[in-house]
Amino acid sequence: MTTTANLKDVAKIAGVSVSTVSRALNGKSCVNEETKKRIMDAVEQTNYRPNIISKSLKMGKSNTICLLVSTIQNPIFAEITQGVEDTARKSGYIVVLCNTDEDEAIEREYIENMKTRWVDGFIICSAVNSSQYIKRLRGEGFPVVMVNRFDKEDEKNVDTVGVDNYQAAYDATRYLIQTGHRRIALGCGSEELYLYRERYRGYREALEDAGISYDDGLVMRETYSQECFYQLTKKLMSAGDPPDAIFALSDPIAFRIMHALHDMNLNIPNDIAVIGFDNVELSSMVEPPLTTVSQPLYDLGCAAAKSLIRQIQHKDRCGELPTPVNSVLGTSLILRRSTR
Amino acid sequence: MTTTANLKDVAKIAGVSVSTVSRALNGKSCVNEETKKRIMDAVEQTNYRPNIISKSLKMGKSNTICLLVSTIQNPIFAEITQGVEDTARKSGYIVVLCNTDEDEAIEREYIENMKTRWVDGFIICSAVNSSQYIKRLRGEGFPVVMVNRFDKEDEKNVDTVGVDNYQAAYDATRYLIQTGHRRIALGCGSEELYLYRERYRGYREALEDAGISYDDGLVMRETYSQECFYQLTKKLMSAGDPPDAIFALSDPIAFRIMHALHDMNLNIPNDIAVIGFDNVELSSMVEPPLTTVSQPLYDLGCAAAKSLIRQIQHKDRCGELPTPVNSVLGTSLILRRSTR
DNA sequence: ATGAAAGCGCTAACAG
DNA sequence: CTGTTAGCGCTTTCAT
Repeated sequence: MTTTANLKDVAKIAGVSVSTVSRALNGKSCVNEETKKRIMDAVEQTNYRPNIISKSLKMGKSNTICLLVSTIQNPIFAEITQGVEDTARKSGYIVVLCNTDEDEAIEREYIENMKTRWVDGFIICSAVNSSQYIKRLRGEGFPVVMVNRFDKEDEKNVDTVGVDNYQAAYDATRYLIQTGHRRIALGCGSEELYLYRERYRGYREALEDAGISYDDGLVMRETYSQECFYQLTKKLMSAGDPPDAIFALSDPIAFRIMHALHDMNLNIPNDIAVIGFDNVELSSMVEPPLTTVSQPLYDLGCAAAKSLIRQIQHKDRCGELPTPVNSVLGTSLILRRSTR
Repeated sequence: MTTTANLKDVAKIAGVSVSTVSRALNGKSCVNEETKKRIMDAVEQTNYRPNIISKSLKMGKSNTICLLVSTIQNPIFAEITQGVEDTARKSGYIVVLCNTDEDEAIEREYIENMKTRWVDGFIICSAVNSSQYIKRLRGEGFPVVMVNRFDKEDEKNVDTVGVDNYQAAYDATRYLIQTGHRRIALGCGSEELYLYRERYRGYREALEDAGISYDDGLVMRETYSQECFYQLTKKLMSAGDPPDAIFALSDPIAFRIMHALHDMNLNIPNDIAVIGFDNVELSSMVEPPLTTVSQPLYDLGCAAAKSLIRQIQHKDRCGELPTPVNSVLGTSLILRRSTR
């Protein structure tokens, strides 16, 4: 490797001291225009690039943020990630991607590892049962923001960015009721997650407010992987008194349900309506295009990054973290052909 | 921030010197079992964690690799990324994710930035016209591996991991011909990319070998974004003498084409067959499930990471990069209901 | 087996 | 405006 030039090399060539070069390059304090030019020439000549590692060591700051997702293959996290990364890049931060695969052990291992690398903060949308752990992380002085996946109590402890899952699910369910559906099934995500419990609650309350009695037999719960929604749907649809609509609590769940429905030769929306949640890119392209609750995923990512950077800057200035802020972004129901 | 303990703190408590602590922790040279125990106690007591930044500075090695993709929202890159990350994590590396958005300027900015952070190597699957640039990157001593997106000439210069795009496309086209199709349209990706040129060539040669004359009017080329395949398909299908099959050179392209076909009330595969390329997760779930060329995307990612780590280790040992290796992984045609 | 000391490349007082 | 100096936390000769 052609060993890269350092400040000392530049200083020697420019005939000044390293500190002058450092000052000239960082532009904090003033440097004579004349010498500055000589320095710039030397920089050019040596093809000097600052060594960020040593800078990080000196400054106690790495301009790096850590993003934890359960899996980047889930388009929901991919879109959030894009928002995080765009925003981070524009502010001079790079992002380390950590897939935890829903595994608490991997999540913790990653966090511990990243702590030793002096990352400036964490954006977490992988947490399953980590409230206490993450609270402690902030207690150690690390800026943290949780996106989408967080419990009610996390809102007191750290920055959060999300949507009103209860209201969005309530509205989606009410829409189905208003368009004449009475037996509305639910494709329910893991109830370990607060966000799914909230959506579930929205569904139940919309039913109740419309005077429709809740039927637990209409609720499909994934047991192992999402793959089983295919089976669950087939079973539900072939039992007596099948539903006339299904509310899937995420688009990926909706895709699996639609797959089963197609395989049973059922027509969507004539035999059964389907509504999703997320509005990932593909939901407009499947057949029929999916009616779904639109979450501003990219914007959630941007908001999370901004939130984190705000905390980092506050900490740089004041030495301590600002009080937590909880952001709630808006959702909307996108009507397409999977409902009538 | 509760200021973290360092080697010196541990040394003081254990009543030894920093170098002894360092040795005890790294286990390279021998340390008395007795003192080692005292040190471990002190580590426990102070909750010591090594500072990787300073270690990186000292060692000239950051245990970090840089992954460049055009956009993580493309499921193809998401799956490759998962493979890269899993493999990297298991070997103690972390990965910095860089979305270049097909923008050469961003790509270069990222690479220059990452060079200053002493990343140990680059995995690149974003490159459009960067052969010379990337060759130089390796020339500067950086381990590089290109995945999927690379030119023929790159194979001489850097490690590559990919599939035999020509043969896979040839086989897919031949399959369509063998099942009775004669007017086979093409949904062609950007011809700036070698991989698409290769697939295109496979299509043409399969046609030629079957005695079917090539018709340029059957080739849909995206002009700006992939979105326009929707329009292109509608136009092609409503013109005189429409095709009886379409070979989409990527699954995302296939999804857009199928969307248009559905909107025209055409039945797949009865009115027209569709075949894709990639076998992303969703291709089995769309309606009808998509016949497609399966690329081992996750494995490509794993192979790329292994290839890079091999280079890094070789360089650590011998001081220079090993000669480039070009890996070709196998593909297979997955038959589903979008073809007869 | 252990300690002292040099130094990775950079920034930031402190003097001048 | 500029140079000297002291580290950031760690590894690694070189002595002992």
